Amino acid sequence: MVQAKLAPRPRAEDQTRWRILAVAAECFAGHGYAATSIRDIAREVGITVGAIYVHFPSKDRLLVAVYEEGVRRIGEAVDGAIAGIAEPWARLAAGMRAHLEALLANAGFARVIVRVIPTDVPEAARDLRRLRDGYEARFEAMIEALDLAPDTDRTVLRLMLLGALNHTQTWYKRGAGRADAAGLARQFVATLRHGVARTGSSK
Amino acid sequence: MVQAKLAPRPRAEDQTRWRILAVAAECFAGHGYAATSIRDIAREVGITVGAIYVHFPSKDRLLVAVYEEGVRRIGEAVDGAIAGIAEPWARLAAGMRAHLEALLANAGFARVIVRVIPTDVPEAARDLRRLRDGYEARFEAMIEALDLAPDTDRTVLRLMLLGALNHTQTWYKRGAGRADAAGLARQFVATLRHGVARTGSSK
DNA sequence: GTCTATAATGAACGAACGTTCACTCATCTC
DNA sequence: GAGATGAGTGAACGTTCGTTCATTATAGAC
Repeated sequence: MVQAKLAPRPRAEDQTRWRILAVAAECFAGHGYAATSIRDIAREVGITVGAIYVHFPSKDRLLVAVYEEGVRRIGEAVDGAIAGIAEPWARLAAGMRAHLEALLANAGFARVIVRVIPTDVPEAARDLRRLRDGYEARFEAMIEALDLAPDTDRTVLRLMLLGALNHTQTWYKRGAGRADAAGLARQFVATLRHGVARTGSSK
Repeated sequence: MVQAKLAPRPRAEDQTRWRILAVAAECFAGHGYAATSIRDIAREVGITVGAIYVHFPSKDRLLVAVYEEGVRRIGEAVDGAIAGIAEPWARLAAGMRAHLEALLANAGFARVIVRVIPTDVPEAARDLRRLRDGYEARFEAMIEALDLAPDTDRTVLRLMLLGALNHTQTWYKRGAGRADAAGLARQFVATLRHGVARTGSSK
């Protein structure tokens, strides 16, 4: 059928859509894509499986929608954190801190980006890759602005940095006496910048 | 199709068991635990599903067996690489290089340890956690021996290091013009040791 | 008061899942 | 040869998977 020429928006009742997205984000981030079933999500939301297909055409499109929202949220968090900071190292530190805070705040939308690898879902791999790259480009730019030793491979540095950041999800336990997101970001950036060797040790 | 029936088999070989383990390692490392079915493994090995249950009582015990072999292999690789090296930083560099080489050589046994998170499989989480910790203790010891700046949190350093190492599996493409495992390990350890900031920049 | 469009249900579809089991077959022991 | 052993088969088990669909409920538009 042809789309209604004048589609009135009587009730912005896509509240259900948002609840599905939020629950799906938690499930995908918590147990992975393959281990999460449509029925798991429906049960958690409190609707039937059919209702999910009213809002999303398939499981992998639902994942892409979750990914999009996750990238949007963490991207905005990082953008907001680095806005107005000019000094390159301070910018990077602020960006890393915002990334860590989003990840460790246990928000499914952020964690799903780290947890679900694009190649896990072949039907959606292209979209997931594009979304990930779009987000990570921020760190590429932040690293580009740094004044580095001449022989530094910036690509390796970026991947090393993201690896350290995203690995936190595997081991970090909130309130476990460890440093918080801000403290972690501070130590990460200090390490990358100056190293951890005792000053004066042989080069 | 069928093996030579007349060929004498003097010893009941557990060759099949090893083939199952190897194929399972590749599958679990490539697509994850939940996305790999017993039938996938059986098809790849060239046997029936029932034959797998002759050698392993369940899917999660098969995973544990793969994990054990993976930890044994990468552990021996690291032990061999650092044997005879006394200087702490050189030891760490050698260990990181061996870890990376095992990971990037595309060996399923090594990759599965990084890919499959213990909490993914509740029935086996305890065993997987124990095996992982046993392996990672090597890096804990190597880091303990380093002469570091007084305010350095060694735990955070270890997790940062492992994050950088294991994240390579996500992005590294063999022969893609990028540095090889040895080159990556060299840059990783140089970064951790002295940082990447241009010498003389403000502290 | 109809008409239309959409949200949601509940049951069903075929396929795939992990697991079990009676059975065949080759080998080894006596 | 008789019996035991253990690897491997092939079919089936009950369950869960992603997805579909006819139907009902609701609410603005005419």
